[in-house]
Amino acid sequence: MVVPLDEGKTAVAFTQSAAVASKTRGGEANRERILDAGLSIFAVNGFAGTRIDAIATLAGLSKPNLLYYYRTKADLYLAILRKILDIWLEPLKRMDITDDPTAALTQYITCKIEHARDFPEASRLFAMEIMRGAPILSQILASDLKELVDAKVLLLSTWMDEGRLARKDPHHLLFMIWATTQHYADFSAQVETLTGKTLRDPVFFDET
Amino acid sequence: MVVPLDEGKTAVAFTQSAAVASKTRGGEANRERILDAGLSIFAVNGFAGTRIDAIATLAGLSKPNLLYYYRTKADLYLAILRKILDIWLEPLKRMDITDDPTAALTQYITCKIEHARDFPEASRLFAMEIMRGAPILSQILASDLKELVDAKVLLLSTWMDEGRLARKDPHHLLFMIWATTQHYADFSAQVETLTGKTLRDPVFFDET
DNA sequence: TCAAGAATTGACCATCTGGTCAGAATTGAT
DNA sequence: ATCAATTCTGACCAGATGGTCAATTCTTGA
Repeated sequence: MVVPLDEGKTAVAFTQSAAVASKTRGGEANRERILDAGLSIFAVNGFAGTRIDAIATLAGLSKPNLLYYYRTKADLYLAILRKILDIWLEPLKRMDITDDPTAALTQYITCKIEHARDFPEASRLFAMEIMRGAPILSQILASDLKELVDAKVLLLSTWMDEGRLARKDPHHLLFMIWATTQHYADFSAQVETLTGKTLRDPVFFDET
Repeated sequence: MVVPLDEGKTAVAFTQSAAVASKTRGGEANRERILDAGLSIFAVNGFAGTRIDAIATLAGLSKPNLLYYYRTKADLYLAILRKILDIWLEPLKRMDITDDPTAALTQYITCKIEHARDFPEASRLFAMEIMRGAPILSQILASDLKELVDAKVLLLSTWMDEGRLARKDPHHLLFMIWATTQHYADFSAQVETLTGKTLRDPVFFDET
């Protein structure tokens, strides 16, 4: 009956495991595998369509064992979403007031697109969430990442105030970037011949 | 649900007689309501996440009664998807070899966008299907609408052969149009201030 | 070596949900 | 009115699924 260790908040470094965690080493490794397996399956079947059993199997664990790490299906889903958001938001931290708005956003979007290409599943899962009305997402944004997002939203607002960026709801701007990125991720294969032109759109959005 | 869905022409195939509609009139009306209710709920919760009971309630029927009209959940889902596709493909029928490729596609896309704005749910449901890998969709395309799609694909190919259109897999082209349209549908609200610029993209795709 | 906590599991359970069924209303034509 | 087809419903069921739990095995630190 030891209860679960509730997900470290900002565990961006999932690849850590240096010399630190010795006791929970096995556990941490399993958590990783569960997260990965969960992402793969959630991204295809959605939350409701996903059987917790399938994730366990893919991760090479038994269902009760998986539940040992994540108490509920929702918990797991939440953890996955949180991890993705964490990764996506990371490059956002680098944006500074001294930067050129257009350049900064372009770089962020570029970085974001690369992520989407490397981890299309994450991008897809996120898109699904947004499509559903993002109930879970808004919940996360309202808690953990509130500060970061708020800070960046403020930054965007400042730029807008200075007239260096078209006025627009900063939150929506972020959502649009994510959604658009997702769109390109899903169709990257088909758009191969247009790769050059694809880059036109980030610019298009920078104008916003 | 306000705007009329032209039932007349592309009338559902599963209904029998058209002349003696007096008897089944009540039934037809219910079918309509079920279809509408189903679209609303499926579009939000996806296939797996949707409870057949919820649809019945929204349609004002009992669950068994709904099952009376559509024997299974999958049947209902299929019917809805088929109806949407039917509507979407209708303007495609008007495309002719004598048309100017760019103009024709632009018009089709425009029409498509209007649909997406008027019925965002349909657009969303479709996007979900495509994201899942479109298992049901491909099934439909392989049967009912095969001829129509094939004909138009041939038309596109011809244009491509003549060099009047960039070479590309016609099927993918259609999918891209649908997906992109959906994207704009979902974010139409936020993009309001850019409405003018939005039209730039259809042109962008026409070049393809 | 050994106690203690961590990890893992098989057996179970409560619940939900798609779907069935027999029969009751309703409707339309004769 | 009456008969048959259509429409509708309450009760019910089988299977699946999220989640629990007691018990067992593995690790680790002393």
